[in-house]
Amino acid sequence: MAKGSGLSVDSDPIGFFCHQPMVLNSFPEDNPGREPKWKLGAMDAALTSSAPPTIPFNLNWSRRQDSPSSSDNKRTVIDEVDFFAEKQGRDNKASSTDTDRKDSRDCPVALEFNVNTGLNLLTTNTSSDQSMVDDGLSPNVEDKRAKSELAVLQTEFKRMKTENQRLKEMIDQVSTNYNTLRMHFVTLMKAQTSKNPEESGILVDGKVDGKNNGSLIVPRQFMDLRLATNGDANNENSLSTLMEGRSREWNRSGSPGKTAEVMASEFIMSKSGNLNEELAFHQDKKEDGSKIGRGDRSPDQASQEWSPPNKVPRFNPPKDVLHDQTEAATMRKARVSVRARSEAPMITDGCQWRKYGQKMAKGNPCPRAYYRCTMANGCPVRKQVQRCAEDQTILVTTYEGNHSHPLPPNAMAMASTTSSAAQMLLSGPMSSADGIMNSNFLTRTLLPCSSNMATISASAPFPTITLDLTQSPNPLQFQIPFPNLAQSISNAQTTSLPQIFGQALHNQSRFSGLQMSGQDMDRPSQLGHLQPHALALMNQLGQQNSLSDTLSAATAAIAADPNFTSALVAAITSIIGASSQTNNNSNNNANLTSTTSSNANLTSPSNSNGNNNISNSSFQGN
DNA sequence: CGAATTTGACCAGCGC
DNA sequence: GCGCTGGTCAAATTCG
Repeated sequence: MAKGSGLSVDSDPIGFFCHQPMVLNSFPEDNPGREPKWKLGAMDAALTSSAPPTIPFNLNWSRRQDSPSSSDNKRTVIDEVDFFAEKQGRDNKASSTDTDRKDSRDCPVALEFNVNTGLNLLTTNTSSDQSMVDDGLSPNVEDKRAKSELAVLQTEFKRMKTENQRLKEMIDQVSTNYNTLRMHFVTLMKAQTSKNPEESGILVDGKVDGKNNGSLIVPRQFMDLRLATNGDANNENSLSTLMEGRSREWNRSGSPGKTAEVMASEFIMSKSGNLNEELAFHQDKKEDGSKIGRGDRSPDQASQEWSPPNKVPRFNPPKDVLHDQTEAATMRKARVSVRARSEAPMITDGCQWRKYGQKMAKGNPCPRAYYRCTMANGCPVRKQVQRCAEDQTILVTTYEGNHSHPLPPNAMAMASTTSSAAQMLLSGPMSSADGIMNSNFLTRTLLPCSSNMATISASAPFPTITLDLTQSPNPLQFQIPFPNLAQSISNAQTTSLPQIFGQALHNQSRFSGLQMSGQDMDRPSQLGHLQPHALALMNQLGQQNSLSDTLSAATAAIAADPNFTSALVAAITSIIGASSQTNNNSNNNANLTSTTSSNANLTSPSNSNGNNNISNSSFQGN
């Protein structure tokens, strides 16, 4: 077995957490500098070695079990941690010592030892192996001991097999329960929405549980503009239904690209028929549509390119369409801000951008650059890039809009991340069978433990969610909360990797913080972790949207950092090395190293038309 | 020479 | 009404 091989994440979610220790020194050829230890008691001998604890891992266990005397057995496992040292100590007096058992217990991955990973733990002391060892014992004695050992190991194998089966059943059971609970939740959410839509808004006047410490206010209009502007329940339902269906479709197809904005756009087009796409995208800045265009461009031009809001051709759409436009406008205005450390002038997100402006922004000595997507004619997506005033190593990239064209794979990560975040931000009371995040639910569930990892700004003119990839010691390491994972495994008895990973990422990204921008945005996290019950609930309810969000964020992070693999390995190593510790351990800041061909000059202020009063940046969401 | 960037100017929204 | 600010345009400039 080559180094690095092992259970795949897909095939064994639980075993995934044993990956790191499994891959090292499993076989003699992987460890040429060490003395072969495949004589009797090899496992115990290995345990006493100074080498870091390793877990033998062999996908060919069945073959070896079937033909224990085959030549394959030359690949005898050595340097093993004896998972069942205690038990084996009882069964085989000749093996474990107290020290061995202690080592085994102290192994950081001891928790996972309870999981039957299907590992081949056999040392398979076969005659062929024994023949290689001259330990001075007579062949008869040696043979007897080998047989005895073999019998013990076979018994152990049977026991493991049984346990494995039991765990499989557990997984099935939990999966079934999970699906049932999820469906129940969705049903309840639907019922609540249809019964009293007003109550399903995110917040009432932005206060939650009487707490208004300045970090919990979210103007309702951003989350649920529909409810404030229209009582057309049919349309609401239609839109929700449409989105719900589309969301289901996309979830099935695995395409995270479309978001609420696109859905709204399509919905509008489907309803109004003669309205072109920019009616959805090119909403006027004013909801009441009073603003008029500057008149310096022809309608044809405006119809082919992304036109600023004040150049939208004026229509006289039906009232319900106006409502939908309002909603679409709100969605278009949703912004997703990504904070990442980067020395490059612009993070690489896979899209092609053209700079169309640069300005000095208030409160920040660094200019703000404006880009528009040039991957397709008329793509409405804009982004702003600006360095953080407080820490100029931090690059703040704010995205607005959704791409109206197919994206290359390397652009999907960031695009899906931002669109998912925007979708979540704007999801409002919408519910779906797939568990699109309900902001109300999100807020009520997670508000008590907001974070600076992801923040939702409501003070800005546009709802903005900020994904902070700088606060985390290493955002790319995800800080998989192994204590939580351990708890998940031990409490829930079993769980799936997506859930675990989702929870881990959710812990990390925590789309739960509802903060006023300009107050806590730049503060280190003082808000603590998600409450376990909230996490558990989120996890149990299988908020796929959240999961997709977090996974998207992870994907984006991966895309942004070519050193992800090493970072992940480092993360797992650190986690394994630090048993049962909290998550807020020290880590190194991870730089989102990005390569870009852009030569956008962010250091030469130009076109300053505002004062540079040093105050808190009013940049959207920052 | 075409594409991309720079940069001064313009416009709208908003607060006072 | 005025000034400030964010956002955008488009001519000028630079780049490949």
